[in-house]
Amino acid sequence: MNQPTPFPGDVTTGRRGSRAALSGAAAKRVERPAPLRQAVYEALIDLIVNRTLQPGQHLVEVELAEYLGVSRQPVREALQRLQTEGWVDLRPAQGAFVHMPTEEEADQLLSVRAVLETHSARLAAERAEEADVDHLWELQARGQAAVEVNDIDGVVAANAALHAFVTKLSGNTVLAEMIGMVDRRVRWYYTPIAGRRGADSWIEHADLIRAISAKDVELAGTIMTQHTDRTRQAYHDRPRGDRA
Amino acid sequence: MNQPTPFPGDVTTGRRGSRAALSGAAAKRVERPAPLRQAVYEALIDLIVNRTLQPGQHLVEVELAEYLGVSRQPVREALQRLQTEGWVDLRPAQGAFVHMPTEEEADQLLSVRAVLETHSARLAAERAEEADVDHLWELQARGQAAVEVNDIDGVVAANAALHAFVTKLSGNTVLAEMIGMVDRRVRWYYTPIAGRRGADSWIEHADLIRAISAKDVELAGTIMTQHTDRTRQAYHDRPRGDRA
DNA sequence: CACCTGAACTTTGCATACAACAACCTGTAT
DNA sequence: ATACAGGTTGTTGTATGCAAAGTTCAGGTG
Repeated sequence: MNQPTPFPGDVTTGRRGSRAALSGAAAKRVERPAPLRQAVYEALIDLIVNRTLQPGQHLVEVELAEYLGVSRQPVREALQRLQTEGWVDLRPAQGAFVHMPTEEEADQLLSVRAVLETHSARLAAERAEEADVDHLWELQARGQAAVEVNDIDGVVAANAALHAFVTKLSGNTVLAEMIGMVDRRVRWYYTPIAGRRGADSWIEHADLIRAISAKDVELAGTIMTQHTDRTRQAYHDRPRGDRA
Repeated sequence: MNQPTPFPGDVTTGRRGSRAALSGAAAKRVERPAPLRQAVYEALIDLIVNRTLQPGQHLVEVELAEYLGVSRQPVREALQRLQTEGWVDLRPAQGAFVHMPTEEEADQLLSVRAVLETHSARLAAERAEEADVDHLWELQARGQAAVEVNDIDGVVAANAALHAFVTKLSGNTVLAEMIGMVDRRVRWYYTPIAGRRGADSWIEHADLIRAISAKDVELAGTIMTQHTDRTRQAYHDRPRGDRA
């Protein structure tokens, strides 16, 4: 693999390069049909999260390909992405293995998530408008209702929606993306206890919304820190059988 | 793409699967030769960082492949990874474009980095041993020396080394990985002003090390926050010509 | 002259093919 | 019986081929 030569297509490579470069973000955002690899990527995450593919399991490309009805190619490309997001480990010349979450790693993830969510709560408190607060209360009510009828899935969904909305309110898309990724992994690690600490959680949410509504940045941050730390505690205190 | 069928290779797929799954992390870590795609991946980051491939430029797979002396395949796989790490944008049916950093995004990245680094500083203060502190002082001295002889590259390198070591001290590898990724992107975004605010920066570093040495978690966090915020300011205050 | 239309060309996305490598298994020697 | 060697099988890594989608440009039309 050489290196010195000054890449041929330098500044204005071909016709697309120049045009696309200049138009930049303003380029027409036509909805294109998602490539197959995208579907494969999503399907694999699903298979991993719902434990069809178990931690440590060796993923043989042709098997996945046949199972999903595609060729190895899109599978390989999806696996690349899955690796950088921490779902699988790619061992050279050996292939992909579903990532094995350790106690330690799960805790580190929760720790990072706590910090990121706290930051997002502070930013949200700075920027939230009245309409946003209204929407937050709406989500809160939905979660509360789900708790009362013991609808676990509903609780989890509402919880995710609320956190996602706070994240969105932060206005920091980079932060939002990171939280999204960390969140999915965290949820995978301790799926079993999701929704366990239902009621308390929603009282804390109400406090958080009040803080955001009052634009009290410090308070919002503090509440979120406590909130996420408690989830972390719930993870540590969970019964042995629930552990990954 | 079907979905219902219970993935065939279920628990113990093939011979490798079972063994590797059970042995887990204890598996022999033989050094395998890195695949080509790895080299391609690194080469591309390099080409992007050093501006051979300019932001917004359309990356044609065959051109990259020929340039690097490989086929399209490894290039495509490398591009997948580069996308999830934010170096390129993959538009369906149109290909890869070098990511175009906006003012806003750069700021958001700096904001996230500040939070992550602060967290890492706090953790480092909790865990640092004497030997670690010694090493920190050594790195500090190296940076200080580089500042005095106006060795920009030396300053940048020492700076990176110091931050990396603090990150390592935090003991949170998930956090470390994230910081690493964010850091590389940040550095790319504002390469031009790297090393600009040399001297001040190193005074702040000394304060940080003292706080870590004293195991003063709060102080270490505060100093790191201020430190990173100042870099952020430097970014905003930089002369117009330096902007991306 | 601006705008639309369609054909030529380019590039991606996916599938297939093949070589290199790793794990496994069998048979033999000790 | 155990340890080792060599063949065998299975899987990955890379290259190539082909169809579909996208872009450009020429020429016609209002």
